[in-house]
Amino acid sequence: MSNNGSRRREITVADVAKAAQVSKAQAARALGNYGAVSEDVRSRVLAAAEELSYRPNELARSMNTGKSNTIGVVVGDIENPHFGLATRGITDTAKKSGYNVILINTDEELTAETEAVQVLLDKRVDGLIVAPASSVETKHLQDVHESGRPLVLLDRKAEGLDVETIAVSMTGISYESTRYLLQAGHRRIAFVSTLKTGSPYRSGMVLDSSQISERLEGMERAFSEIGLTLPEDHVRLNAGDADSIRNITRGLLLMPEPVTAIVASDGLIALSVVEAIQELGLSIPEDVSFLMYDDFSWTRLTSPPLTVVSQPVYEMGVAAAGALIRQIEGRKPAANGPGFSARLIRRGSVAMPRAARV
Amino acid sequence: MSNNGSRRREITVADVAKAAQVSKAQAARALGNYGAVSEDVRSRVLAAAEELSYRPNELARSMNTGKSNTIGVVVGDIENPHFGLATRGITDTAKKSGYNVILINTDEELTAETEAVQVLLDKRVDGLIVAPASSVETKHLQDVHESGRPLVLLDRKAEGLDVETIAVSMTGISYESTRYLLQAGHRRIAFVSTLKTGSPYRSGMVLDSSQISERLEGMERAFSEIGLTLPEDHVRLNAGDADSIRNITRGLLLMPEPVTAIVASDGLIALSVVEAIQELGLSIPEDVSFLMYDDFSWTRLTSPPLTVVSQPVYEMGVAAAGALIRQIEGRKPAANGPGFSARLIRRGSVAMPRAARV
DNA sequence: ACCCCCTGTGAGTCCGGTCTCAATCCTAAC
DNA sequence: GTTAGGATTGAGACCGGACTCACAGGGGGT
Repeated sequence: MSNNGSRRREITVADVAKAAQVSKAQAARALGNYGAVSEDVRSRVLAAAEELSYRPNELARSMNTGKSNTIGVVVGDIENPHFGLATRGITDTAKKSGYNVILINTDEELTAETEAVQVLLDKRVDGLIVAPASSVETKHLQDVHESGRPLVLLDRKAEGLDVETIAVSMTGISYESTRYLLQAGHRRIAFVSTLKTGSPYRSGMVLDSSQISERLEGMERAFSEIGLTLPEDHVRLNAGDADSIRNITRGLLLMPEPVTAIVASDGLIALSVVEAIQELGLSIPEDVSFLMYDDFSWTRLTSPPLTVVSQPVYEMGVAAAGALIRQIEGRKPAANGPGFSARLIRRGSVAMPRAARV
Repeated sequence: MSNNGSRRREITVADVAKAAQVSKAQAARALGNYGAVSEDVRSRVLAAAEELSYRPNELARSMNTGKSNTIGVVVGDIENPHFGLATRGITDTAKKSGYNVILINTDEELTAETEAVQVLLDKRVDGLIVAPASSVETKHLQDVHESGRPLVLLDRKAEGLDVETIAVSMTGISYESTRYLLQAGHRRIAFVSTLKTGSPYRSGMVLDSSQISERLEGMERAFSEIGLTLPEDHVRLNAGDADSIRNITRGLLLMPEPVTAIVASDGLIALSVVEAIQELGLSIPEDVSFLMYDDFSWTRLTSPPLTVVSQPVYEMGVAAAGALIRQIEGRKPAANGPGFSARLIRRGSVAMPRAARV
């Protein structure tokens, strides 16, 4: 109760000034380390501040410097290790430069994202890092950009928005991994993603996610290269919760001409797909080959260990934060580095399909 | 370039007021929805605000309401799925009540934690949720508490700090799972944790983490109940990065009298332990039994699926945020619910030790 | 016709810092 | 002994809202 006395008011510069017997202006200067202050005054002020355990009110400071030293991060879902790791890269980098991070989840909902961006702007963050839910609906991001607030996109590009974007180009790696599957003898290859769409996949349809578009483009290229086409029916979007993923997986494996390989678009999907495969009593890779995006540690623990497309997620987080801070501080963007690229890591989950083995 | 004109200043109430031809006070009232405002004025102000796309400056608002609608969350590492999930619970709940979350990682470093708490206080967050790195060094938390800022601890208790704490009691579940291992015939059971200590484990030593203390207490109780003691050498703390965990695991399994079961303190450790076991060419559970804390999805995917202690992590995040917001809003703490408890989920990674099977 | 009270309204203060500006000091150079 | 010029210093404006206060109208009661 020593601190009581009916809700103690926070200590302000004025209090410190009074205690040090100087003007508020002088106290502020000594505390803020700017302007000219005599050694005598400085030490008295600092002593008083110490004594009163004064702490500046960052809100007030932000208000008239116009800098909040805070950046906003808007992602689909931190629970998803992909974003967890990226966020770690962002916060580590931000902290190094003295920035804090406000984190908002959108569940990949456009309205949530729009609102999140608005809230962050209202809080006067110095800049934003957004993993856009849609690469097509980008008006809210356009607004941010036009307002002059620094903005960096993560993971996905936004159509027609000339904003610094940290993402790996997916076309190449998707082409490469599809070719890998085709060469192993697979022809019926499925792709499963959570991406929400109004209708089932049609080749050439406009997709909300540049990542997914690119992956499909890569797959189609690999198919067409050997004179085949990727059956639209093998591309399954709208894979939502664990149950729906399970159903999709069963569907793919129980149809008249079952797929012989499944590509999972992210770690969360992978989990449910593999589980569903196991439930069906099928084994990887004898009965179905499997390939997934993102190289999480647990993929090395299954038997067989899973073949994955590894992305430098942490590093991308670092890069996004770095780029944003550079923008905020008005420095030139770094000489556009080599860009990030993904790698196919061949472990044990891809083999020849049964049929091909005779 | 339409937005140019040398860095456009943000629109303020004053601007809106001028456009609507009313006083700043009236505009503020109409916008803030307080006080008395005639219908005429209200509509003119709202129209002007819309026209200018006015957005209130939350910083300014916070400054004189004393509320920032922001809560600070301080965790060891969001990359760790345990915290990822808890954070999700927190942000979901916070959002529902109109709060935002500032997230800071500490890497379980006390100095980082102290600084994090300070920064958040400086930013005038309305309250804090902290997963304390130490249950013993709690001065900085004590300070927060005494300053009157709402504070809720997550996952770990803090000694002598009378603060609302959301954590599962570990003693019971640890006792239960140890007994399970003992009954299976194991006597040489190892416990591996990242907890940093100055010296190797000695029974009865004071540990920084209440979670770990409790778990060891439970283990020791189970041992003593059948007239045995838990060998201190089987408790391995300071398991840091993947390499060090690998070495520890090798050590435990290659010593003259190797352990027959290993308990991993969290998911990150589990990953490296299992990997090390596989590298040694040993199999679970034939050669070593394995048990871990936290029930992540991937634990069902390994062969055999892993036996785990499942904790309601997401729900605890929800509860922590709920409790904090209740404190912030000055409402009575919820009738202290049943508390959270962990469950032992027996899957396939525990079996009789080789010797006992003869 | 007079008074009271309630609704509307604008001027101005305050939150807690930063920063401008003019006044005061002090010291070295003339 | 002056004086120019830099170092110090305090008063006060300002950031952008929230909120207090005094005051103007207008309707109802008597």
